[in-house]
Amino acid sequence: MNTLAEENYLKSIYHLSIDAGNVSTNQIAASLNTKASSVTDMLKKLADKALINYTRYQGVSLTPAGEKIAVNIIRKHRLWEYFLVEKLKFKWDQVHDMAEEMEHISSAELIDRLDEFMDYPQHDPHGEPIPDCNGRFNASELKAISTLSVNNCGTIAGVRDHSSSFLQYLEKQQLTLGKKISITEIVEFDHSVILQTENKKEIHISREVANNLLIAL
Amino acid sequence: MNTLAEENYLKSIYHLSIDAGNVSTNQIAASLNTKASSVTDMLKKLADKALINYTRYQGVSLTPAGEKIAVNIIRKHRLWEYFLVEKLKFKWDQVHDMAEEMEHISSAELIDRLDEFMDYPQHDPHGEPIPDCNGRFNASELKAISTLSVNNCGTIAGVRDHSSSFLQYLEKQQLTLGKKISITEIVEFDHSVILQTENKKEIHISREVANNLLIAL
DNA sequence: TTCATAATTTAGATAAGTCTAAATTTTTTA
DNA sequence: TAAAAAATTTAGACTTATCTAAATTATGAA
Repeated sequence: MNTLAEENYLKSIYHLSIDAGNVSTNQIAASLNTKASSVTDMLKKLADKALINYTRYQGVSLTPAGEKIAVNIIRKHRLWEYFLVEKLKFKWDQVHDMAEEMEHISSAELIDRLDEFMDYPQHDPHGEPIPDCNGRFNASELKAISTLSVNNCGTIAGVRDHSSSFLQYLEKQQLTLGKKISITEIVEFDHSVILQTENKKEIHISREVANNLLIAL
Repeated sequence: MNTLAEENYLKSIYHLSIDAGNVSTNQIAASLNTKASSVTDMLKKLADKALINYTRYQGVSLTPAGEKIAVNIIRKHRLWEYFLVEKLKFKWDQVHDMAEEMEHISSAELIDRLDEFMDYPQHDPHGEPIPDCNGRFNASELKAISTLSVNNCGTIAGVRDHSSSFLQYLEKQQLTLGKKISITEIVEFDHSVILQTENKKEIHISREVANNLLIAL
């Protein structure tokens, strides 16, 4: 088994790898709220365990073994988030920190039975795909609202930012998963976006929000 | 918040306090599979935090603050055990180690909602009472079979030993919670006990088993 | 292409929790 | 009640994961 710290490093490297090839020491330090020197120490340890590919000054990538562990942690995180929202009736902005703890519960049989208990959900409360017990899942094909053009429409299906402040804002604007929207106008000056909801209500969102709100077409 | 190690010490002291006043360093070391010197170090730390009453060479007891933390961990342990058995369909001999991890999940709201989700169960799968969200519970009034006399009868309602080997043995003998039994004979020589079940089957159990199997009269 | 700057690593320290071995205190027993 | 045995504590060391400060390597701008 791996320590809690090791698991968090692997998870962080996995997430950072998605939109970059090799991940840098500083990126990891920023994402884990720690110092670059601490990261270097841990990278050596993970490299010794053959969980990452690491050469000094060159950044890192996960080995297949490391990726398997990372995906498994993400599976557990997302299944627990789903449990917290669907069974215990938490709001989608309340579950992240709890799931950060629960994702480290080790039993594989526990998580597989939880999966079965909830009838094999495909997405967590933020629209992220849930890997199955073999670590397989469909990479999401979602697009940020900021990449769309006027008159495009689609369904809100995910978020990039999982912070409570962002999720609470969306909740207040009723921009929650499953809502259908269309693009009414893109403001030239600040790239803010005006949307229309199914019930014809217009909502004006900033460029940051448009960057972090994902749509299935 | 307290560290995992601190929580485990408090829990251990709590359990050991039940059938003794002050708890000794060696008792704690044995129960936590560690060395007496390690225990001494931790006792100093817990005393500094005012969670235990400690004077050198005299053993320890929990302060009210320490007891509150211990009872809360036990509440979490028992609720998770109940969840694992009732919702995820684990057997009663499979859940202890998983619950040992889960009892350290920190959120109080999570555990209160879990309690509500399961409709406020009163006993865990081994018959132990589950403290409510204020830490209150009824100390169990159960008696070991070994304290009964011939012709006494009652319902199996708890176990003292939670090891899988013991629980699996009971399962095989169909000596599970809720079963009604009566004492047919107590063998003078080795204090073994012959029971009769509701369906008139006779079961011969050793003194050790009789000591660890609890009855509600 | 060289030099300043940014990124990364190394060196040395710290804190938590554990260990072994030695010292001390308590308890038992003769 | 004094010596032996048992229990407990202290001293010093180790591991993991972290930190700061200094040294090293890479990068990018002139």
